[in-house]
Amino acid sequence: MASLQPVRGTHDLLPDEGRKHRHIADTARGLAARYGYEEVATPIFEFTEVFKRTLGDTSDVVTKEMYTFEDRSGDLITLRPEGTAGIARAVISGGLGQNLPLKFFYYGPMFRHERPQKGRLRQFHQIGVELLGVAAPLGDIEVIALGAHILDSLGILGRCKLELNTLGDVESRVAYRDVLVKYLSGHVDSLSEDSRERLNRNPLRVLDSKDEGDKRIVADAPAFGDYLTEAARDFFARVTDGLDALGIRYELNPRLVRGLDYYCHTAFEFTTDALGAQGTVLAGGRYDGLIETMGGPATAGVGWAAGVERLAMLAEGTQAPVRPIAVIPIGGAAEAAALKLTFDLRQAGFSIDLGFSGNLSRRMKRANKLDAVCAIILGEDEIAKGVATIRDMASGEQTTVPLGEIAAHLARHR
RNA sequence: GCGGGCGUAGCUCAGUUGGUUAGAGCGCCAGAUUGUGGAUCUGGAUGUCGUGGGUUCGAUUCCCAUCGCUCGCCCCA
Repeated sequence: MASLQPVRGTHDLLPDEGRKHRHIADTARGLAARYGYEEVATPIFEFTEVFKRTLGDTSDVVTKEMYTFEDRSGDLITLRPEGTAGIARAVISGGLGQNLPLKFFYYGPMFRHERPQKGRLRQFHQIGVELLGVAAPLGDIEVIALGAHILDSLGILGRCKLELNTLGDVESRVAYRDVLVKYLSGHVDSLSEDSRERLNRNPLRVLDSKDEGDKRIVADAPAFGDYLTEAARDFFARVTDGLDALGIRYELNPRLVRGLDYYCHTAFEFTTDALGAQGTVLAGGRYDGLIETMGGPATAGVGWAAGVERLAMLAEGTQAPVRPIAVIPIGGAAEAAALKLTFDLRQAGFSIDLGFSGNLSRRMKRANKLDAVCAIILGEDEIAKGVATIRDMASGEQTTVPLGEIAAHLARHR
Protein backbone atom coordinates (compact mmCIF):
# COMPACT_ATOMS: atom_id res chain seq x y z
CA MET A 1 0.00 0.00 0.00
CA ALA A 2 3.08 2.20 -0.16
CA SER A 3 2.31 3.71 -3.51
CA LEU A 4 -0.91 5.28 -4.64
CA GLN A 5 -2.19 2.74 -7.05
CA PRO A 6 -5.81 2.03 -7.78
CA VAL A 7 -7.00 -1.29 -6.42
CA ARG A 8 -6.18 -4.10 -8.84
CA GLY A 9 -8.82 -4.51 -11.47
CA THR A 10 -10.35 -1.08 -10.94
CA HIS A 11 -9.75 2.02 -12.92
CA ASP A 12 -10.61 5.66 -13.17
CA LEU A 13 -13.17 6.71 -15.73
CA LEU A 14 -11.67 9.93 -17.04
CA PRO A 15 -13.59 12.26 -19.36
CA ASP A 16 -12.65 10.61 -22.67
CA GLU A 17 -13.64 7.14 -21.63
CA GLY A 18 -16.50 8.48 -19.55
CA ARG A 19 -18.06 10.01 -22.65
CA LYS A 20 -17.73 6.71 -24.44
CA HIS A 21 -19.50 4.93 -21.61
CA ARG A 22 -22.20 7.57 -21.61
CA HIS A 23 -22.67 7.16 -25.35
CA ILE A 24 -23.24 3.46 -24.82
CA ALA A 25 -25.49 3.90 -21.80
CA ASP A 26 -27.50 6.65 -23.48
CA THR A 27 -27.93 4.66 -26.67
CA ALA A 28 -29.07 1.62 -24.72
CA ARG A 29 -31.29 3.62 -22.39
CA GLY A 30 -32.94 5.41 -25.30
CA LEU A 31 -33.70 2.22 -27.20
CA ALA A 32 -34.82 0.44 -24.05
CA ALA A 33 -37.29 3.27 -23.46
CA ARG A 34 -38.54 2.85 -27.02
CA TYR A 35 -39.32 -0.77 -26.17
CA GLY A 36 -40.97 0.30 -22.93
CA TYR A 37 -38.16 -0.55 -20.51
CA GLU A 38 -37.66 2.10 -17.85
CA GLU A 39 -34.49 2.61 -15.92
CA VAL A 40 -34.23 1.42 -12.36
CA ALA A 41 -31.31 1.40 -9.96
CA THR A 42 -30.99 -1.05 -7.12
CA PRO A 43 -28.30 -0.80 -4.42
CA ILE A 44 -24.81 -1.90 -5.32
CA PHE A 45 -24.70 -4.03 -2.20
CA GLU A 46 -27.21 -6.51 -0.87
CA PHE A 47 -27.33 -9.11 1.84
CA THR A 48 -25.02 -11.90 0.73
CA GLU A 49 -27.95 -14.27 0.89
CA VAL A 50 -29.58 -12.52 -2.10
CA PHE A 51 -26.78 -13.64 -4.39
CA LYS A 52 -26.13 -17.00 -2.75
CA ARG A 53 -29.72 -18.05 -3.16
CA THR A 54 -30.17 -16.85 -6.70
CA LEU A 55 -26.91 -17.52 -8.45
CA GLY A 56 -26.62 -21.02 -7.10
CA ASP A 57 -24.08 -22.44 -4.73
CA THR A 58 -22.13 -24.07 -7.50
CA SER A 59 -21.38 -21.07 -9.67
CA ASP A 60 -17.87 -19.67 -9.65
CA VAL A 61 -19.28 -16.22 -9.18
CA VAL A 62 -20.67 -17.18 -5.80
CA THR A 63 -18.03 -19.63 -4.69
CA LYS A 64 -14.94 -17.60 -5.38
CA GLU A 65 -15.58 -14.20 -6.89
CA MET A 66 -17.79 -12.21 -4.56
CA TYR A 67 -16.70 -9.20 -2.55
CA THR A 68 -18.30 -10.11 0.76
CA PHE A 69 -17.80 -8.43 4.11
CA GLU A 70 -19.41 -8.03 7.47
CA ASP A 71 -20.60 -4.49 8.07
CA ARG A 72 -20.60 -2.64 11.38
CA SER A 73 -23.90 -4.12 12.43
CA GLY A 74 -22.65 -7.62 11.77
CA ASP A 75 -24.68 -8.15 8.62
CA LEU A 76 -23.12 -10.15 5.83
CA ILE A 77 -23.03 -7.89 2.79
CA THR A 78 -21.92 -8.50 -0.80
CA LEU A 79 -21.06 -6.03 -3.54
CA ARG A 80 -23.31 -7.07 -6.40
CA PRO A 81 -21.62 -9.30 -8.98
CA GLU A 82 -24.52 -8.90 -11.41
CA GLY A 83 -27.79 -7.07 -11.71
CA THR A 84 -30.62 -9.56 -11.94
CA ALA A 85 -30.65 -10.76 -8.33
CA GLY A 86 -31.03 -7.24 -6.97
CA ILE A 87 -33.90 -6.48 -9.29
CA ALA A 88 -35.63 -9.74 -8.39
CA ARG A 89 -35.20 -8.84 -4.73
CA ALA A 90 -36.62 -5.38 -5.36
CA VAL A 91 -39.63 -6.88 -7.08
CA ILE A 92 -40.31 -9.01 -4.04
CA SER A 93 -39.59 -6.44 -1.36
CA GLY A 94 -41.56 -3.76 -3.16
CA GLY A 95 -44.52 -5.98 -3.94
CA LEU A 96 -44.10 -5.05 -7.60
CA GLY A 97 -45.53 -8.38 -8.67
CA GLN A 98 -48.91 -6.69 -8.49
CA ASN A 99 -48.15 -4.78 -11.67
CA LEU A 100 -46.87 -7.35 -14.08
CA PRO A 101 -45.45 -7.25 -16.59
CA LEU A 102 -42.47 -5.20 -15.46
CA LYS A 103 -39.94 -3.93 -17.95
CA PHE A 104 -36.71 -2.63 -16.49
CA PHE A 105 -33.44 -1.27 -17.81
CA TYR A 106 -30.41 -0.79 -15.59
CA TYR A 107 -26.87 0.53 -15.81
CA GLY A 108 -24.24 0.44 -13.14
CA PRO A 109 -21.09 -1.00 -11.62
CA MET A 110 -20.67 -4.68 -10.76
CA PHE A 111 -17.93 -6.35 -8.75
CA ARG A 112 -16.19 -9.68 -9.18
CA HIS A 113 -12.89 -10.77 -7.75
CA GLU A 114 -11.45 -12.28 -10.91
CA ARG A 115 -8.02 -12.08 -12.40
CA PRO A 116 -8.05 -8.88 -14.45
CA GLN A 117 -7.54 -9.10 -18.16
CA LYS A 118 -8.46 -7.15 -21.22
CA GLY A 119 -12.21 -6.75 -21.02
CA ARG A 120 -12.30 -8.21 -17.54
CA LEU A 121 -12.15 -5.95 -14.52
CA ARG A 122 -12.98 -6.33 -10.87
CA GLN A 123 -15.19 -3.30 -10.96
CA PHE A 124 -16.92 -3.15 -14.30
CA HIS A 125 -20.16 -1.77 -15.66
CA GLN A 126 -23.14 -3.51 -17.10
CA ILE A 127 -26.23 -2.43 -18.88
CA GLY A 128 -29.10 -4.86 -18.81
CA VAL A 129 -32.81 -5.38 -19.17
CA GLU A 130 -35.27 -7.56 -17.31
CA LEU A 131 -38.76 -8.48 -18.44
CA LEU A 132 -40.81 -9.95 -15.60
CA GLY A 133 -44.17 -11.63 -15.72
CA VAL A 134 -44.18 -12.70 -19.35
CA ALA A 135 -44.06 -16.45 -19.71
CA ALA A 136 -44.62 -16.46 -23.46
CA PRO A 137 -41.87 -16.80 -26.08
CA LEU A 138 -42.76 -13.32 -27.23
CA GLY A 139 -40.89 -12.08 -24.17
CA ASP A 140 -37.70 -13.87 -25.16
CA ILE A 141 -38.02 -12.52 -28.68
CA GLU A 142 -38.54 -8.93 -27.55
CA VAL A 143 -35.62 -8.99 -25.19
CA ILE A 144 -33.26 -10.48 -27.77
CA ALA A 145 -34.49 -8.05 -30.39
CA LEU A 146 -33.79 -5.14 -28.07
CA GLY A 147 -30.28 -6.46 -27.46
CA ALA A 148 -29.66 -6.79 -31.19
CA HIS A 149 -31.08 -3.34 -31.79
CA ILE A 150 -28.72 -1.78 -29.26
CA LEU A 151 -25.69 -3.58 -30.66
CA ASP A 152 -26.72 -2.46 -34.12
CA SER A 153 -27.07 1.16 -33.02
CA LEU A 154 -23.61 0.99 -31.52
CA GLY A 155 -22.31 -0.32 -34.82
CA ILE A 156 -21.08 -3.63 -33.49
CA LEU A 157 -23.80 -6.08 -34.41
CA GLY A 158 -21.90 -6.91 -37.59
CA ARG A 159 -18.93 -8.13 -35.61
CA CYS A 160 -21.06 -10.27 -33.31
CA LYS A 161 -22.88 -13.49 -33.77
CA LEU A 162 -25.88 -14.59 -31.79
CA GLU A 163 -25.68 -18.05 -30.31
CA LEU A 164 -28.84 -19.63 -29.10
CA ASN A 165 -29.80 -22.68 -27.10
CA THR A 166 -32.59 -23.95 -24.94
CA LEU A 167 -32.10 -25.31 -21.47
CA GLY A 168 -35.66 -26.62 -21.52
CA ASP A 169 -38.05 -26.71 -18.60
CA VAL A 170 -37.43 -28.40 -15.29
CA GLU A 171 -38.88 -31.68 -16.46
CA SER A 172 -36.62 -31.76 -19.50
CA ARG A 173 -33.57 -30.88 -17.50
CA VAL A 174 -34.15 -33.49 -14.84
CA ALA A 175 -34.61 -36.16 -17.48
CA TYR A 176 -31.55 -35.07 -19.42
CA ARG A 177 -29.43 -34.59 -16.37
CA ASP A 178 -29.97 -38.23 -15.50
CA VAL A 179 -28.89 -39.61 -18.85
CA LEU A 180 -26.02 -37.18 -19.10
CA VAL A 181 -24.66 -38.11 -15.70
CA LYS A 182 -25.04 -41.78 -16.59
CA TYR A 183 -23.17 -41.26 -19.85
CA LEU A 184 -20.40 -39.13 -18.36
CA SER A 185 -19.94 -41.46 -15.43
CA GLY A 186 -19.02 -44.13 -17.95
CA HIS A 187 -16.13 -41.93 -19.09
CA VAL A 188 -15.16 -40.47 -15.79
CA ASP A 189 -11.56 -41.63 -16.06
CA SER A 190 -11.03 -39.69 -19.28
CA LEU A 191 -12.65 -36.48 -18.10
CA SER A 192 -10.59 -33.49 -17.06
CA GLU A 193 -10.30 -32.79 -13.38
CA ASP A 194 -12.56 -29.73 -13.68
CA SER A 195 -15.20 -31.72 -15.45
CA ARG A 196 -15.14 -34.49 -12.89
CA GLU A 197 -15.87 -31.81 -10.35
CA ARG A 198 -18.67 -30.40 -12.51
CA LEU A 199 -20.14 -33.84 -12.91
CA ASN A 200 -21.11 -33.77 -9.26
CA ARG A 201 -22.11 -30.17 -8.91
CA ASN A 202 -23.48 -29.03 -12.24
CA PRO A 203 -23.16 -31.66 -14.94
CA LEU A 204 -24.60 -29.50 -17.71
CA ARG A 205 -21.51 -27.35 -17.47
CA VAL A 206 -19.40 -30.23 -18.72
CA LEU A 207 -21.00 -29.64 -22.13
CA ASP A 208 -19.31 -26.28 -22.20
CA SER A 209 -15.83 -27.57 -21.38
CA LYS A 210 -12.96 -26.33 -23.54
CA ASP A 211 -10.77 -29.28 -22.68
CA GLU A 212 -10.02 -31.23 -25.87
CA GLY A 213 -10.49 -34.60 -24.23
CA ASP A 214 -13.77 -33.48 -22.74
CA LYS A 215 -14.89 -32.19 -26.10
CA ARG A 216 -14.40 -35.62 -27.66
CA ILE A 217 -16.44 -37.25 -24.93
CA VAL A 218 -19.11 -34.57 -25.08
CA ALA A 219 -19.38 -34.95 -28.85
CA ASP A 220 -20.89 -38.40 -28.41
CA ALA A 221 -23.02 -37.51 -25.42
CA PRO A 222 -26.76 -37.83 -25.72
CA ALA A 223 -28.24 -34.64 -27.14
CA PHE A 224 -30.32 -32.45 -24.93
CA GLY A 225 -32.69 -31.91 -27.83
CA ASP A 226 -33.82 -35.52 -27.64
CA TYR A 227 -34.92 -35.12 -24.05
CA LEU A 228 -36.89 -31.92 -24.32
CA THR A 229 -40.52 -32.21 -23.42
CA GLU A 230 -42.92 -31.33 -26.17
CA ALA A 231 -43.80 -28.10 -24.39
CA ALA A 232 -40.16 -27.06 -24.12
CA ARG A 233 -39.51 -27.95 -27.73
CA ASP A 234 -42.53 -25.97 -28.84
CA PHE A 235 -41.50 -22.99 -26.72
CA PHE A 236 -38.08 -22.88 -28.32
CA ALA A 237 -39.52 -23.27 -31.80
CA ARG A 238 -41.71 -20.24 -31.25
CA VAL A 239 -38.70 -18.23 -30.12
CA THR A 240 -36.69 -19.13 -33.21
CA ASP A 241 -39.71 -18.52 -35.46
CA GLY A 242 -40.04 -15.07 -33.97
CA LEU A 243 -36.37 -14.27 -34.53
CA ASP A 244 -36.66 -15.53 -38.08
CA ALA A 245 -39.66 -13.28 -38.64
CA LEU A 246 -37.65 -10.28 -37.41
CA GLY A 247 -34.68 -11.20 -39.55
CA ILE A 248 -32.41 -11.68 -36.53
CA ARG A 249 -29.76 -14.20 -37.44
CA TYR A 250 -28.54 -16.76 -34.96
CA GLU A 251 -26.66 -20.00 -34.69
CA LEU A 252 -27.92 -22.87 -32.61
CA ASN A 253 -25.30 -23.94 -30.14
CA PRO A 254 -26.33 -26.97 -28.11
CA ARG A 255 -23.22 -26.49 -25.94
CA LEU A 256 -24.27 -23.06 -24.77
CA VAL A 257 -24.87 -23.37 -21.05
CA ARG A 258 -25.30 -20.47 -18.69
CA GLY A 259 -22.92 -20.01 -15.79
CA LEU A 260 -25.59 -18.94 -13.38
CA ASP A 261 -28.03 -21.50 -12.10
CA TYR A 262 -31.32 -19.68 -12.48
CA TYR A 263 -31.69 -19.97 -16.22
CA CYS A 264 -34.19 -22.15 -18.10
CA HIS A 265 -35.52 -22.35 -21.64
CA THR A 266 -33.84 -19.78 -23.86
CA ALA A 267 -30.14 -19.05 -23.37
CA PHE A 268 -28.42 -16.67 -25.73
CA GLU A 269 -25.13 -14.93 -26.16
CA PHE A 270 -23.87 -12.33 -28.59
CA THR A 271 -20.17 -13.10 -29.01
CA THR A 272 -17.29 -11.61 -30.93
CA ASP A 273 -13.78 -12.74 -31.72
CA ALA A 274 -12.51 -9.16 -31.66
CA LEU A 275 -11.93 -9.14 -27.91
CA GLY A 276 -9.49 -11.99 -27.36
CA ALA A 277 -10.45 -14.38 -24.63
CA GLN A 278 -13.42 -12.30 -23.54
CA GLY A 279 -15.77 -13.08 -26.37
CA THR A 280 -19.09 -12.53 -24.69
CA VAL A 281 -20.57 -9.13 -25.34
CA LEU A 282 -24.20 -9.46 -24.35
CA ALA A 283 -25.72 -12.54 -22.78
CA GLY A 284 -28.81 -13.67 -20.99
CA GLY A 285 -31.76 -15.96 -20.97
CA ARG A 286 -34.96 -16.95 -19.28
CA TYR A 287 -35.12 -17.40 -15.52
CA ASP A 288 -38.68 -18.36 -14.65
CA GLY A 289 -37.82 -19.96 -11.32
CA LEU A 290 -35.73 -17.16 -9.88
CA ILE A 291 -38.22 -15.07 -7.97
CA GLU A 292 -39.89 -18.12 -6.50
CA THR A 293 -36.49 -19.42 -5.39
CA MET A 294 -36.05 -16.18 -3.49
CA GLY A 295 -39.36 -16.61 -1.71
CA GLY A 296 -41.59 -14.53 -3.95
CA PRO A 297 -44.54 -15.56 -6.08
CA ALA A 298 -43.80 -17.69 -9.13
CA THR A 299 -42.91 -15.09 -11.76
CA ALA A 300 -41.59 -15.58 -15.26
CA GLY A 301 -38.53 -13.58 -16.28
CA VAL A 302 -36.18 -13.04 -19.21
CA GLY A 303 -33.29 -10.64 -19.49
CA TRP A 304 -29.74 -10.01 -20.47
CA ALA A 305 -26.71 -8.03 -19.43
CA ALA A 306 -23.85 -6.57 -21.43
CA GLY A 307 -20.44 -5.35 -20.33
CA VAL A 308 -20.03 -1.66 -20.99
CA GLU A 309 -16.21 -1.80 -21.08
CA ARG A 310 -16.39 -4.54 -23.70
CA LEU A 311 -18.96 -2.62 -25.72
CA ALA A 312 -16.76 0.46 -25.45
CA MET A 313 -13.82 -1.43 -26.96
CA LEU A 314 -15.94 -2.43 -29.93
CA ALA A 315 -18.07 0.65 -30.50
CA GLU A 316 -16.68 3.45 -32.61
CA GLY A 317 -18.94 6.27 -31.56
CA THR A 318 -18.58 8.42 -28.51
CA GLN A 319 -20.46 11.31 -27.05
CA ALA A 320 -19.01 14.56 -28.34
CA PRO A 321 -17.91 16.91 -25.60
CA VAL A 322 -19.98 20.07 -25.23
CA ARG A 323 -18.52 22.92 -27.25
CA PRO A 324 -18.49 25.94 -24.99
CA ILE A 325 -18.45 29.65 -25.65
CA ALA A 326 -15.35 31.24 -24.15
CA VAL A 327 -15.64 34.48 -22.23
CA ILE A 328 -12.33 36.32 -22.27
CA PRO A 329 -11.74 39.40 -20.13
CA ILE A 330 -8.70 41.56 -20.77
CA GLY A 331 -7.38 43.32 -17.72
CA GLY A 332 -8.57 43.38 -14.13
CA ALA A 333 -11.30 45.91 -14.77
CA ALA A 334 -13.02 43.61 -17.24
CA GLU A 335 -13.02 40.58 -14.98
CA ALA A 336 -15.99 41.61 -12.90
CA ALA A 337 -18.03 42.31 -16.03
CA ALA A 338 -16.92 38.98 -17.54
CA LEU A 339 -17.89 37.10 -14.40
CA LYS A 340 -21.34 38.62 -14.41
CA LEU A 341 -21.80 38.01 -18.14
CA THR A 342 -20.66 34.40 -17.76
CA PHE A 343 -23.18 33.61 -15.08
CA ASP A 344 -26.00 35.42 -16.86
CA LEU A 345 -25.34 33.46 -20.05
CA ARG A 346 -25.20 30.19 -18.12
CA GLN A 347 -28.56 31.07 -16.60
CA ALA A 348 -29.80 31.68 -20.11
CA GLY A 349 -28.78 28.16 -21.09
CA PHE A 350 -25.39 28.63 -22.74
CA SER A 351 -22.36 26.52 -22.00
CA ILE A 352 -19.66 29.00 -21.03
CA ASP A 353 -16.00 28.60 -20.24
CA LEU A 354 -14.42 31.39 -18.25
CA GLY A 355 -10.69 30.74 -18.16
CA PHE A 356 -9.41 31.28 -14.65
CA SER A 357 -6.31 33.24 -15.56
CA GLY A 358 -4.00 34.36 -18.32
CA ASN A 359 -3.66 37.04 -20.90
CA LEU A 360 -5.62 37.22 -24.12
CA SER A 361 -3.30 34.97 -26.06
CA ARG A 362 -3.34 32.32 -23.39
CA ARG A 363 -7.08 32.41 -23.05
CA MET A 364 -7.54 32.19 -26.80
CA LYS A 365 -5.38 29.07 -26.76
CA ARG A 366 -7.58 27.60 -24.10
CA ALA A 367 -10.70 28.49 -26.08
CA ASN A 368 -9.20 26.76 -29.08
CA LYS A 369 -8.28 23.66 -27.12
CA LEU A 370 -11.80 23.39 -25.75
CA ASP A 371 -13.10 23.65 -29.32
CA ALA A 372 -15.14 26.71 -28.35
CA VAL A 373 -17.64 27.83 -30.97
CA CYS A 374 -16.84 31.45 -30.33
CA ALA A 375 -15.07 33.77 -27.93
CA ILE A 376 -16.60 36.78 -26.26
CA ILE A 377 -13.84 39.29 -25.73
CA LEU A 378 -14.32 41.96 -23.08
CA GLY A 379 -11.62 44.59 -22.83
CA GLU A 380 -11.49 48.17 -21.66
CA ASP A 381 -12.45 49.42 -25.13
CA GLU A 382 -15.55 47.25 -25.18
CA ILE A 383 -16.59 48.06 -21.63
CA ALA A 384 -16.31 51.78 -22.29
CA LYS A 385 -18.75 51.38 -25.17
CA GLY A 386 -21.03 48.85 -23.49
CA VAL A 387 -20.28 46.18 -26.09
CA ALA A 388 -18.38 42.92 -26.48
CA THR A 389 -16.36 41.55 -29.37
CA ILE A 390 -17.57 38.17 -30.48
CA ARG A 391 -15.11 36.10 -32.45
CA ASP A 392 -16.25 33.11 -34.44
CA MET A 393 -13.54 30.55 -33.76
CA ALA A 394 -13.94 28.75 -37.06
CA SER A 395 -13.93 31.74 -39.43
CA GLY A 396 -12.07 34.23 -37.27
CA GLU A 397 -14.74 36.77 -38.07
CA GLN A 398 -15.34 39.33 -35.31
CA THR A 399 -18.45 41.37 -34.65
CA THR A 400 -19.22 44.02 -32.08
CA VAL A 401 -22.39 43.37 -30.15
CA PRO A 402 -24.04 45.49 -27.43
CA LEU A 403 -23.88 43.69 -24.07
CA GLY A 404 -27.65 43.48 -23.85
CA GLU A 405 -27.91 41.67 -27.18
CA ILE A 406 -25.33 38.98 -26.66
CA ALA A 407 -27.81 36.26 -25.72
CA ALA A 408 -29.91 36.95 -28.80
CA HIS A 409 -26.83 37.09 -30.99
CA LEU A 410 -25.64 33.70 -29.71
CA ALA A 411 -29.07 32.07 -29.74
CA ARG A 412 -28.04 29.46 -32.29
CA HIS A 413 -25.31 28.18 -29.96
CA ARG A 414 -27.60 27.49 -27.04
C1' G B 1 -6.71 -19.76 -8.74
C1' C B 2 -2.64 -21.67 -12.66
C1' G B 3 1.10 -20.68 -16.69
C1' G B 4 3.86 -17.16 -20.36
C1' G B 5 5.38 -11.95 -21.71
C1' C B 6 6.16 -6.98 -20.11
C1' G B 7 7.07 -2.51 -16.58
C1' U B 8 12.41 3.66 -18.86
C1' A B 9 9.26 11.35 -18.96
C1' G B 10 1.99 12.92 -18.89
C1' C B 11 1.67 9.43 -23.67
C1' U B 12 4.21 6.11 -27.48
C1' C B 13 8.80 4.04 -27.29
C1' A B 14 14.53 3.86 -27.99
C1' G B 15 18.87 2.72 -24.95
C1' U B 16 22.49 0.74 -21.37
C1' U B 17 27.05 -6.66 -23.62
C1' G B 18 26.96 -3.68 -15.31
C1' G B 19 30.65 2.22 -15.37
C1' U B 20 30.59 9.15 -14.55
C1' U B 21 25.60 14.13 -16.79
C1' A B 22 19.39 8.19 -19.36
C1' G B 23 17.34 9.79 -24.95
C1' A B 24 13.55 10.73 -29.21
C1' G B 25 8.68 11.94 -30.95
C1' C B 26 4.08 13.70 -29.22
C1' G B 27 2.13 16.57 -25.30
C1' C B 28 3.25 20.50 -21.60
C1' C B 29 5.45 25.48 -20.35
C1' A B 30 7.76 30.09 -22.15
C1' G B 31 9.15 33.43 -26.12
C1' A B 32 8.80 35.31 -31.34
C1' U B 33 3.21 38.12 -30.86
C1' U B 34 2.41 43.25 -23.34
C1' G B 35 -5.75 43.05 -27.47
C1' U B 36 -6.27 37.57 -30.55
C1' G B 37 -6.27 30.72 -30.97
C1' G B 38 -5.33 26.87 -34.74
C1' A B 39 0.31 26.83 -38.64
C1' U B 40 5.70 27.77 -38.05
C1' C B 41 10.26 28.77 -35.52
C1' U B 42 13.26 29.22 -30.90
C1' G B 43 14.08 27.90 -25.99
C1' G B 44 12.68 25.14 -21.33
C1' A B 45 11.02 21.50 -17.64
C1' U B 46 10.43 16.85 -16.80
C1' G B 47 12.08 10.58 -14.75
C1' U B 48 12.86 7.69 -7.08
C1' C B 49 14.49 3.45 -15.37
C1' G B 50 7.26 -0.02 -11.16
C1' U B 51 8.60 -1.12 -5.68
C1' G B 52 11.66 -3.72 -1.97
C1' G B 53 15.80 -6.62 -1.13
C1' G B 54 20.36 -9.28 -2.86
C1' U B 55 25.11 -9.87 -5.74
C1' U B 56 28.97 -6.13 -6.98
C1' C B 57 34.05 -1.29 -6.04
C1' G B 58 29.65 0.24 -8.89
C1' A B 59 22.87 -2.00 -10.74
C1' U B 60 18.10 1.27 -14.71
C1' U B 61 21.02 -3.19 -16.72
C1' C B 62 22.22 -9.49 -13.30
C1' C B 63 19.34 -12.46 -9.27
C1' C B 64 15.07 -12.94 -5.85
C1' A B 65 10.57 -11.20 -4.08
C1' U B 66 6.53 -8.03 -4.66
C1' C B 67 2.95 -4.86 -7.12
C1' G B 68 0.77 -3.62 -11.72
C1' C B 69 -0.35 -4.42 -16.89
C1' U B 70 -0.86 -8.02 -20.67
C1' C B 71 -1.75 -12.94 -23.24
C1' G B 72 -3.52 -17.97 -22.53
C1' C B 73 -6.21 -21.37 -19.04
C1' C B 74 -10.40 -20.81 -15.98
C1' C B 75 -14.72 -17.94 -15.55
C1' C B 76 -17.91 -14.68 -17.55
C1' A B 77 -20.37 -9.25 -19.30
